[in-house]
Amino acid sequence: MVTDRGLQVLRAIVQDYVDTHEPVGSKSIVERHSFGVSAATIRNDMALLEDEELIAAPHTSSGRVPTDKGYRVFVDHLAELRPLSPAQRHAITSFLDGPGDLDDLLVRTVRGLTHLTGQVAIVQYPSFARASVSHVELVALEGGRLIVILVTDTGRVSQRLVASRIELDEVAMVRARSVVGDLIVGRSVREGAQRVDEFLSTASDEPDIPAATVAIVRIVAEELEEFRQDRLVMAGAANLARRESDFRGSIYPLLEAIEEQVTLLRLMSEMVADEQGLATSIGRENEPFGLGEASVVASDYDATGSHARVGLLGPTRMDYPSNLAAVRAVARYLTRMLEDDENAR
Amino acid sequence: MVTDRGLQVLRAIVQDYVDTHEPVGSKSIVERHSFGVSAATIRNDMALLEDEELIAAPHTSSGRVPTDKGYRVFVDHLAELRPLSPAQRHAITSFLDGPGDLDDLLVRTVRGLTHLTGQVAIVQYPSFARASVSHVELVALEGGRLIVILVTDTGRVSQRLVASRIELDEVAMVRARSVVGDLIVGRSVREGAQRVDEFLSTASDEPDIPAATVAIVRIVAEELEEFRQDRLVMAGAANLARRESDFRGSIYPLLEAIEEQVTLLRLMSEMVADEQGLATSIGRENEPFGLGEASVVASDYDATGSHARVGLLGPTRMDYPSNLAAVRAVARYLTRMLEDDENAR
DNA sequence: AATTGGCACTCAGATCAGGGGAGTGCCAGC
DNA sequence: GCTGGCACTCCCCTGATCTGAGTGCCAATT
Repeated sequence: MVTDRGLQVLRAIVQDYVDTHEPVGSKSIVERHSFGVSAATIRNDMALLEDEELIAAPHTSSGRVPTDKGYRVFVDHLAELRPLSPAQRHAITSFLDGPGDLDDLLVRTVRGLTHLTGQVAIVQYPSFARASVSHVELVALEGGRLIVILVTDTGRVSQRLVASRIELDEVAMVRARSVVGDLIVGRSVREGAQRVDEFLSTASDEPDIPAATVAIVRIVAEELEEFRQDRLVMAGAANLARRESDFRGSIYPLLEAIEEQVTLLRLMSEMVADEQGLATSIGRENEPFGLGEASVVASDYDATGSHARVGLLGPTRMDYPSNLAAVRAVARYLTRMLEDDENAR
Repeated sequence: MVTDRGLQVLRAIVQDYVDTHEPVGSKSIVERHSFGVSAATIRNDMALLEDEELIAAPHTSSGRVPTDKGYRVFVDHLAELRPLSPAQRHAITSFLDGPGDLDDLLVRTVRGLTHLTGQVAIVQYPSFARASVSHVELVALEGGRLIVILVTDTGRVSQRLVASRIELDEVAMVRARSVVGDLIVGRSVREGAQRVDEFLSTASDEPDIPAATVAIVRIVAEELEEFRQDRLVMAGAANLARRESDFRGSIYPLLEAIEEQVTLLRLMSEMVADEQGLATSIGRENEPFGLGEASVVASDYDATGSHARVGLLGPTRMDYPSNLAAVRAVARYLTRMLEDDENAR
């Protein structure tokens, strides 16, 4: 049975270990914290913590290191978010403020966050599946080239240039505009995609639908599909190389996950947030994603109805209180900015 | 004076060292290559190569390792491109073929190249400064939002969504369209940008130009600026972690350069190509860019008038013949695809 | 019952010495 | 100009020893 003081000892071990990067012994705990008891007493507590598998000893006679389970208890029960310094708050606002569209804003967000924390910063694009298509534009260029532009009410734009080999006269364009508009404008992305698919599957039976229209609808289908896919923006991957010694194995799987995106996307989506919108995934909990030596902390933010996450990826041995505080602050500010944006329309 | 056989010895040393990752001694050269002379003779040649600083010994009595200068001589005078296997050629075509616009094509290019070589692959966007603006589209959305779309004759599209706070009625749009069209359509990006800047600097004196028009032209100026900036697409950064032991120091500066882009952009631009369009930059030659432990090989490719480069970044101790052959093959195929594209219009 | 000081014990890591071996440089002879 | 021979260098592996930080346990104390 771990006592209350036992938990405080765990807290001390996590803090000191993150700080010094060395296994922490009973004596150094007594020195660095004022428990008012002797090293032998701490040792007894540590023995209990070890029974509970909250800490472990790298070798028989060395200091102790938190286990993944230990970090979990620390984060869930012992950690208080470390409030940001005024300078840090200021840094966030100056990073995030500025002109530009959603893409620019998210890029600035991850840059700022990685600068603030020294970890890899990740932000999910707000989900567009529930956004609705507010505008479709077809622009014919010379030589049969064509641009298809979709805009959602959440402010995302997708554009695609294709070199169709079909001749597109004005009549064909008008026809196509009306068909595409009927199919998706005012509909949600999800619903629109469904209707487009239906159209495509029946179109071949209807002889009076021109081939050009079908070709254009096919492009629209591709673009909608892209909208439905969630995406990430990241920054600070190079930090992993600086912190390489924090990882037992190679940082290769981490860099690969960053490049692939899809793994991190799933990981970020599947994390469970607490009532404050904060979520953590620690060490071996990430094993299914091949990231058993890493931790992720994330915070929900709101973007006009849909919600998404902004987070940090780093070594299991990271400073959770600071990093959680950072993602929460950034998420809140981001939410505020997106709301202002909404109101400004 | 290095003899002809001396150079062959250098070739053998480079090949074996890249192969085994261990300093190569006179005896192993005799074993692995058929020079028809004894180890002692090879040793004499090696002494000369060392005098010329083409090879060096990590310790007094160990095998030799090529210096950066040695690699340079190897690449310039001794290396023959290693022809790709049919399977590799096939891989290139199947990677590059496929639907999609320029962005998609370049992404597939770097993915394919990194897969083929195990190095970091980089491709420059074709320069758009000399491309001309073929089309401008202004689309007003509800709530004062506005999309500004530019298209060049080389097929690049840029789009920007802004939430202007200025009310945009149909009259204002017509007016703005005509002004912007007169300024840039049919002009090169460079020239267009100049004319836009002139317009903006004189516009404040002309009271009969509406504020909305000026605001829109200002957005156009930003987009043109973005066009003028060269950009890179990269893939395979994770490979650096796998080859980490090939770098004496940390891979941090490399990952940072990859993230920053601007350093690599300059490096890629400043490399000097030979008559075949191949360029290499080896080890310390990259010191000004903070990449003194890395090498870059690149090949020019043509994209509708402008030209750009596709290359590989890796450790100085890389397989130059294979990598040069790979970038050349990919560059040629890429050129062909872009030409076909052009003809298909 | 909790805490404490004492003490034996463990084990990683540093330091040192002693080969073994790969490789060199040099030289005399072919 | 090439070769075999030989002394020499120095990395690296192995084993031995030592040190010190830290533990586990126990009997004594509060």
